[in-house]
Amino acid sequence: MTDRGSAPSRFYLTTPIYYVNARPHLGHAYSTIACDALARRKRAMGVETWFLTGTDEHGQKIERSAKLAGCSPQEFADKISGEFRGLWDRLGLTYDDFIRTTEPRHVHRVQRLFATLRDKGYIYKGSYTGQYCVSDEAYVDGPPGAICPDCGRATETVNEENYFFKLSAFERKLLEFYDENPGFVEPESTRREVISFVRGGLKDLSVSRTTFDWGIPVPGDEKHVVYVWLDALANYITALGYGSDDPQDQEKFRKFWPADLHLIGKEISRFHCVYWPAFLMAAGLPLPRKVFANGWLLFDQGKMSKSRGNIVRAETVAEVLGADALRYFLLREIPFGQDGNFSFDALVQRYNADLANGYGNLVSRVVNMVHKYFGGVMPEAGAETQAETALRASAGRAMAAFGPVFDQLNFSEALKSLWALVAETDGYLTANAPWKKPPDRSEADHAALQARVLATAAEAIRIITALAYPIAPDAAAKVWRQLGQGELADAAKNNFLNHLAWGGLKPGTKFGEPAPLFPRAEKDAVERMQKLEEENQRSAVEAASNASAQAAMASPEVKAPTEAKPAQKTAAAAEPPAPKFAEAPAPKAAATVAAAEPVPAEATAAASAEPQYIAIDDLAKVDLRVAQILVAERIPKADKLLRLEVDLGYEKRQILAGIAQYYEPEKLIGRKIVIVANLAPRKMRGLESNGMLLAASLEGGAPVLAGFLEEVPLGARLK
RNA sequence: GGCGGGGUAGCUCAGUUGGUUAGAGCGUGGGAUUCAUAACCCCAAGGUCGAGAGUUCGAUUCUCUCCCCCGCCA
Repeated sequence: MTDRGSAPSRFYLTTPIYYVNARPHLGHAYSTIACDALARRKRAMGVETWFLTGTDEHGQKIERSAKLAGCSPQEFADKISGEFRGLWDRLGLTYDDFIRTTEPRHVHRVQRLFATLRDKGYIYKGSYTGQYCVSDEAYVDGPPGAICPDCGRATETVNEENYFFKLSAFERKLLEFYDENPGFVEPESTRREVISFVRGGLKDLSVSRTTFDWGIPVPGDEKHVVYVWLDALANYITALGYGSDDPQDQEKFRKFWPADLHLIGKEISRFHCVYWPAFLMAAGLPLPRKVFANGWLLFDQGKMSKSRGNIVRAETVAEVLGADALRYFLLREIPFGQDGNFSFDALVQRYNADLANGYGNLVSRVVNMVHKYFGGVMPEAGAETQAETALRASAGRAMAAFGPVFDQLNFSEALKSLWALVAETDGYLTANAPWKKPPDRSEADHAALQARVLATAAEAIRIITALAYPIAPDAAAKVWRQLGQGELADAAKNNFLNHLAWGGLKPGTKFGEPAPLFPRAEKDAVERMQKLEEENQRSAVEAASNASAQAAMASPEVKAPTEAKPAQKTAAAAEPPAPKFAEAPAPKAAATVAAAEPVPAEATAAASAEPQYIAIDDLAKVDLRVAQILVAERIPKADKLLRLEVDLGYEKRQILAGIAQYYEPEKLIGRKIVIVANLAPRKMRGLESNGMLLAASLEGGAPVLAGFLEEVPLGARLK
């Protein structure tokens, strides 16, 4: 295995490439910001760093979304990819390269990778018949008509001639690799899951598709396109130059591969920790040093995702509180690797406590006093007392501890301990009170104290600022100027973090003007952010009614928030199964039967923009479920309402129904009915109704409850 | 259903190789103060450490059972 050796002089890190089916939101920003912080620190330490991000743009889902939006897949991808890139630029993220899987450089190099794997005998041709979920681009086990277990949508029957990757050949090698490289997958919980998955047995993996065109053609057999995950994962090497004939590209690839860190979301760990290493092993390439699976950003109890409709945009936070505030919050509040809650309240609270009242105020009071008492010139500290020795020692400990903890991606812990130094410096100032001269202290003594205390505090601030730079680069740059240190960007280029030591702030340095870093957020900050999000949603809805390209991208996908098991996988996280045969089969005639079900009418229906139609997405917003009545009883003083308790299989709930005049409660118990499971809760007669049952409404007659002739499981969704 | 992770103050979390009064930050209440962004500093209140049983002189920490949440797989 080729290896760059252990020299830490280079660092290659990547974010996932984001699927252009959704607009960028805070969840995407989270992982990209984490990488940016890491990249900034590495660079400021003189490590030659390559930070890659990009967009994943192929697949049937994009093809269909584009059709729905009335544009070509390329136009569709261009637009969304541009939004990602634009957001990263607005947030000031310092990626070195932004790869798009539709770029020629990527396409050619993926083809070369595919050909290599085929030439080495790891890809063979077979066929697959079975169910396919278009939404997830995944094969699904089950009979024709089976429901996709991930998204609950109907699957289509396909019979495809496919290329298969011999994943089964790597089971043992992968397990050995995990064993020998315990740091390969982190955190530990993800590592365990990955190992247990591989131990469960690996089946060969379908790595081509013939049912749609929007992908990279398989070299030499162009009616196939390369499976989106093989396509997508390869970005980590194609972006560097793998498969290029250009010597410069080849040099870059040699220089930076293998990656030091793939930062991913935990829902795609299988692809990065199983398939990707297997592909690389098959291709004879070295494996990345670490895959770190980050947790989810939860908002309103659920993973932030387009399909759940609980998105917060990074722009909103950046606009109201600034990009640094967003960066600091995400990296400080949430232990990296775990799921974390995002809320505007928590954001504003932490912003005020840590950034405004803490760091910002500390800088302000010290810089102001240096101006007030020393004309803005850094004083000479003079001889240390115990207090200075203690603070200097704390700063030394902070400098020593911060790096290792940060490099383990334990950002929250690193920041927590750094902010302890902020608090200590604040306490030091207060204890020594350079603004107050006791009557029994001589003028000379007081002047000496002022000089000593302010010089010491200013130096502590310089250390804190340098360490905080990767997380709050804008604020750090401002403080750098206020401390008379010039441009922080220049310092970063000169590896200033490598030379960080107490005493760098020299006496006589002319300070800059004090200026607020993090103005305190007033109570209306939360409302402002909420309002921005509401406005954004409203404009998305308006756009949707125009059936424009905008609409297709912004409209919520499906899934109701009350769904029993919210789909947690991203669209791109789905997986094709192994072929349904033991050995490589005799190639059947490539009887590529199209979907047994007709192609859903969504594309045509929505594109035609007939006002009397609704799009299938609109229908899908209604979560219809089979439920069984457990309890039915009259409500005192309500002659029309019955109180029902129904079992949805995954939960029980109370529903009020206006059928008391037509049904005897006791006769309803045990009946299976259909309810709207995601109707907003509503109180009637002091009781909350969580849903609505469906019944045929007859003019002037009794309603008739909807039911089934066949047996149906509780909770089954009607579509 | 199998496997894994988790349930500790109002919130976010740390911790206990079993041992006197279980910690931090934020939030809350009080005090002090005015250099500073009504910030800083000090003090206080607040937890039957998910439930039950067992082992032990002693369990929040070990064992078992159960409940709840989450994930992976089927």
